[in-house]
Amino acid sequence: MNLSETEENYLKALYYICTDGDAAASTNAISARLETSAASVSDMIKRLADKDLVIYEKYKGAFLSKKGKTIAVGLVRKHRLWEFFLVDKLGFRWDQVHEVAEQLEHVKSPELILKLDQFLGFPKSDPHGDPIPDAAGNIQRLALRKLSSFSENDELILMGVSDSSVEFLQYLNQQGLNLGAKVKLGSKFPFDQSQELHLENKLKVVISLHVANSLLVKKVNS
Amino acid sequence: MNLSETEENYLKALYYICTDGDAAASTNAISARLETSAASVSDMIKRLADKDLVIYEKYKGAFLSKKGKTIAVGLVRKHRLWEFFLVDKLGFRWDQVHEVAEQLEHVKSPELILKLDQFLGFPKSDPHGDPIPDAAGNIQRLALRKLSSFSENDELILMGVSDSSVEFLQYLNQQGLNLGAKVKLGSKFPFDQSQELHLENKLKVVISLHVANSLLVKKVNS
DNA sequence: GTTAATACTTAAGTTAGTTTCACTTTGGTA
DNA sequence: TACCAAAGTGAAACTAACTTAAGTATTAAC
Repeated sequence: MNLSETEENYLKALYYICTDGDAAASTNAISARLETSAASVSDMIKRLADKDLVIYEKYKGAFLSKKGKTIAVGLVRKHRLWEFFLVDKLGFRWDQVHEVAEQLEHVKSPELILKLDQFLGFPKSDPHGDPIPDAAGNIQRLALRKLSSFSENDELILMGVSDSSVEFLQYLNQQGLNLGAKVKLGSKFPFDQSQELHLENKLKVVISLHVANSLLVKKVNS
Repeated sequence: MNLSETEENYLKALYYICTDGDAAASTNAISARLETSAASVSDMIKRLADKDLVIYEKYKGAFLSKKGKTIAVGLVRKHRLWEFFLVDKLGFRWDQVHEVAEQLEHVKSPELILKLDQFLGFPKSDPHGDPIPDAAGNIQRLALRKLSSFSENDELILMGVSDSSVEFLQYLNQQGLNLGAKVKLGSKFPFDQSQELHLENKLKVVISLHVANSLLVKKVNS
């Protein structure tokens, strides 16, 4: 099954839309994600359905077949391994890697990915805390919770983000909130739901509810 | 100047044809190298000439403009850096890397190449002994000679190959002739111009004239 | 110098992926 | 239960890169 880059991007879009939504992906949802027209999507989805990568019913939306899902997970694996490489080996910041990984993930060589994985030491999660599927396609579900679900004095470790936009990641960098950082929750201010965080270096930062909802954490020693 | 992968491949083909031939590249030479029809080449070369990347005169062949050459050298640089990475970091053999590097070289991110170069320690030549252009596009010409131009008892170091085909590289692997290997020339057999080589591990191999012409070497301590 | 073979270009048509625009289906609201 | 807005589809047309087929230049041969 030799797919074009475009076809691969459609599969990946389907994967992301269906795994957070769970229902079939609507034509518009796909066109929005890929920044293309709805008509292009109709067209392409039909072709992917012909190849048995997608299950599609007119006017009802589409989702990945088993075959399509396997390919999509492979792409996610490649993307996240390259992101890890870029940050861990080449010294990119976590907010700089998405676009480059987007290109690297389309390089076709199973051998390359196996060797890269080994070279990187079989990492379990990418620089944004998202899990890296293993060679068999298994994804280790990390039981992470939003920071906003914890209480004052809880000690937490930053494990991931649910918003990977460049803007948000740069904001976190500037506040010293990096992956793996240990933080202790301070007081919450009820009037706007903002919250104090105490960092390891004794500094204190105040984050908005939006930020607290986008940070995925685990309790220290759990 | 955002070029398609295809356009980049044409520039690279032009670069290779013109630097070993030196004259303008003929339409057929290009079509042979890219395994495409002469008509496609005429078409594309015209378009590249419109973009001022190629100097083209109908029926007279084409060569790279200054701008085109800069881009082509950049591609060669990327290709060779990736080949070095694949062999040195990921553990590929030198006969396995060409095709993968062919894909990786089209990834667009100047930042990526700068950081990769640094990560690799600014290597000067790729796994086949070809020089890697630096970030400014300068190519360090290695003054290498064919093994066939040396005489009995000369002690040589294998520095590169002028034939990078998978078949040839695999043959060299099997004979224990790796880049950097030290060899001492033995007797030459006049009837078919084959020649004995003494390896460091005391083994002896006999190579054909064709092989002796394809091995690039330097004298020990020169 | 004419001719034949080779090299090259042009023209027309193909394919993948796109767009725009007009039409159809769906589903919520009254 | 009928209607309308939103969502989705189909058709036609565009672009990049390709092909084949046919025609034009160049070169080599005599």
